[in-house]
Parts: sequence; C-alpha cells; structure tokens
Amino acid sequence: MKDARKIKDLLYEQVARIGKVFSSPKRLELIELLCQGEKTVETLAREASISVKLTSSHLRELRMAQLVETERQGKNILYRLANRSVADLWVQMHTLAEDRLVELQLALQKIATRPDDLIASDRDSLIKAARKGEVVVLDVRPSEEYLNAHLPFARSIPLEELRQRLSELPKDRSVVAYCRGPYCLMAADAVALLKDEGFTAFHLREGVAEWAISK
Amino acid sequence: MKDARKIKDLLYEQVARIGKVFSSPKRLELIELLCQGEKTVETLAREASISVKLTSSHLRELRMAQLVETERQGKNILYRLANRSVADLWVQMHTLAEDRLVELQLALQKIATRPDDLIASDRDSLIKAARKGEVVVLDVRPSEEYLNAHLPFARSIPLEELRQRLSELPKDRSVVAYCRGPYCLMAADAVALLKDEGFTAFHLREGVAEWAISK
DNA sequence: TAATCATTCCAGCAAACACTAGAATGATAA
DNA sequence: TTATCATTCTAGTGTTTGCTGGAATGATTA
Repeated sequence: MKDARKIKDLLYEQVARIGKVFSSPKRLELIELLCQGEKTVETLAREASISVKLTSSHLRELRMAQLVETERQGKNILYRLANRSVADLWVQMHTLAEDRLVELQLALQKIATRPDDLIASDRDSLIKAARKGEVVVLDVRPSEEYLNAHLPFARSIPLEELRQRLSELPKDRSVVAYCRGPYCLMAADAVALLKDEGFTAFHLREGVAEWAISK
Repeated sequence: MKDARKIKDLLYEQVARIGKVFSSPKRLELIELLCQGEKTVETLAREASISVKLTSSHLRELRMAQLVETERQGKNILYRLANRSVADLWVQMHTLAEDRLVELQLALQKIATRPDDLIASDRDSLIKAARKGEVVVLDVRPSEEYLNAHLPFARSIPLEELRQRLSELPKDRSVVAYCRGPYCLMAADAVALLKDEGFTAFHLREGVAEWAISK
C-alpha cells in the first residue's frame, strides 16, 4: 500500500517535469520560436529579448526534459525541438488557454488593430483561393523560417523588407498575412502597413504549427 | 517597441497559467481522477491520499485557471473538468512524457508484474474481438466511473469485488483488464489476481481518456 | 439546533524558481 | 593566438510554491 503511493508519486512527478517546462512564460516564448525552426542561442536570446545567459539556462531546462536537441554548427549551437509532439503540445496548450481564459482573449483582441482585419481560417477555402491566385498568402517571418516550413502557396516577404517590396504585391486582390502564431505581432504590423498603402489585407492568426495541427 | 514586449509577456504569462496547473504532481493526479468523471472533494482527497484542505487548495488552482467547474449537490460539491480538451491535454502531456523521459519508461515497466501481461492496444481488433465475445474487456474501476464512461463492450467488476465475483468470468477466454490509465495500479492488481486463479488475463494500459484520443 | 462538507484566513517552514552579475571554462574558427 | 559562441559556477535577491496546523466561516441537511 505504501509502496503503491510511492510509485504513483514517482510517475506523476515525471510527467510534472514536462508541465514545469511549460509553466514559465519565457520558456513558452522560446518554444514558440523553436516551432519556427532550429535556431542558435544568440538568435533565440535576441528574438525573445533576454540575455544569452538566461536563454542558456532556460534551454537547459528544455534539454533536461528532453524536449529539445542540440547540434554544433561551427561556432554556434543549434537548438531544435526534439519532436513534432512538442510543438503539438504547445499549440494544444495555448489553444486551451485561449478557450478558457478571458484575460487572454481580451489581450489578444488588442493585437489586431481592428477585429475585422482578422480572417476566419477556413483552411480548405483559403488553400483553394490561394491555389487559384485569388488571394496572396504572405509569410512575413524572417526568410529562414519560411524556408524551414510555410503554408501552401505562401510567398515570403519578411516584415523588415515589406516596405521596400510593396510593388511585388497586387492591389486588385486580397493579401492574407501570417507570422509565427497568435502571439506574434508581425502579421498585425504587416496588415497595418499594407492597409495604409492602399492594399486589401487580412490577418491570419494561425502560424505554421497551428496550421499543421488543425483538423 | 517596449509596448510590444509588454503585451507579449502578458500573453505568454496567461498561457503559463495553464502550464503551472500541470506542473504539480498532485494536481496531475487530481486531473486524472477527474478524467474518470465528476467527484466530490472528499472522494478526490481520499483517492489521491491527501488532506481535504490540500485538495481544496489544489482544486482552487484548477478553478482559477478555469479548468474545472463545480456544482453543489446537497452537502457535497461536485468537481468536473470544464472541457474535453482538458482531459486531452493531460493525455497528450503524459504521452509526450512517456515518449521522452527514460526515467518514466523505467518506472512504468515496474508496474506490470510481467511485461508480457501488457496487451498492445490495437484498437480495432480489440473491439472486434470483444464484440464477438472472444475476449472479455473488464473495467475494474469503481462502478460510478464505469457508469460515467467505459470502453465499448466492457463489463464492470470493481477491483474490490473481483475476488468475490470471479465466477462471472470465463476461463476459456482471455480477460483484458483496464483501469484509469497507465498510472493506475488497479488493472495490474486485477491481472495478477486473475492469473493466480487460473484465468488468462492481460493488462490494457489505456484508460477511457487515452482511448478517446487515440487515432 | 447540531452535524456534515468545504472553503478560507492566519501563520509558518523549507524548497524551488526567475533573474542578475561577475568570472572562469571549453570548443571552434580565423 | 585571439575572438566568438555558449555553458557553467558562484553568489545574491526577491518571489512563489507545496505543505502543515489551528481556527473561523458558510452552506446545506437532518
């Protein structure tokens, strides 16, 4: 009887190790970044706006829970998610959070400059329209992330280059911009810029990881 | 720019609220229990072997993250998961843990008295065999949990009553026992008892929640 | 009214955690 | 060798957490 208690505690403790990794905001941000593809510590630190040392220690937690893998490439060390299911768990967790937490829903509403900028993601019809060329699906993430994975029929113009490359986009058709996911501000910025310049632009909340999981 | 940081931090902080709930072993145990159906605080405390007061405070965390709902029923208060996706997240998290953490794999191996007691869950063929009556699928959880939900064609004999009710089971066919899930010891105990008594018995690792999610 | 179920508040304790800073270490490339 | 990328150690700080115990409170039933 006492033994049964002990072994049960041990089991739940192990699962809780995974939960602990997902209980820190900064680690979640790193996970989301790693969902976009492998990255060096420096890149992760810069994109998450934290020190390299702190990044390193958060990555250590991820490593100890076996959720990431590393690979040396020259002077740099590349981190990547160990598994598709790590990204899936992140998506499922933030989806549940969005479903349950009113505070999160409110905060998310502030991101889209206007609610009508948001496009309801009807996966099939968006693909169909993109295939026919009726809309332009625009990936505004850094180009390495686009190269790693992107939505079907998407074109890449990183947010930084968008202003200079406006001429590549059509004014007679809709542009649907997306970025890393619902917590990334790049697509919203892109849509604001595009609308300013007279384009018809919409904001797709989903990123590649969310898209991959949606049924 | 500074604003973008702040709003991002806010978003990840909200998701981390969910992660925090899943980062305590005792809370995970409570979640697993709640996956079996609604329960009173007293029941949860007894089944998780912790004090009512501690149970109450863990349930408070679950409530504040909007992951459970409560309903007064007479003198008791019933807790239930707010949503199917809470159970799904628990299953997905412990599945990932089992996939990544060697320590967990080792600990799980100790549960099954013998590894060959475990049956590989080939969902379709098990259902087919159960429908034909070639095997008896046996639910050894308390009967309220069976009544709340159970596997197709499963019969209910709670572990506590099993010894007295052995005559209800056939000796010429296999018995496949299951309980709450991989971290529950009841099915393993049942299999050990049945084999002792000359039955052909196997242990199905999955519980109802795992079964519901498996593709 | 008294008994039961559950929550809450108080206080306290030990442990863990997030973050920062300084200094040392190791591995690699030029 | 020197510079770069990354980790590690030490050390400190302030916060949060899990758990315990005692006492009070509320809601419901009998």
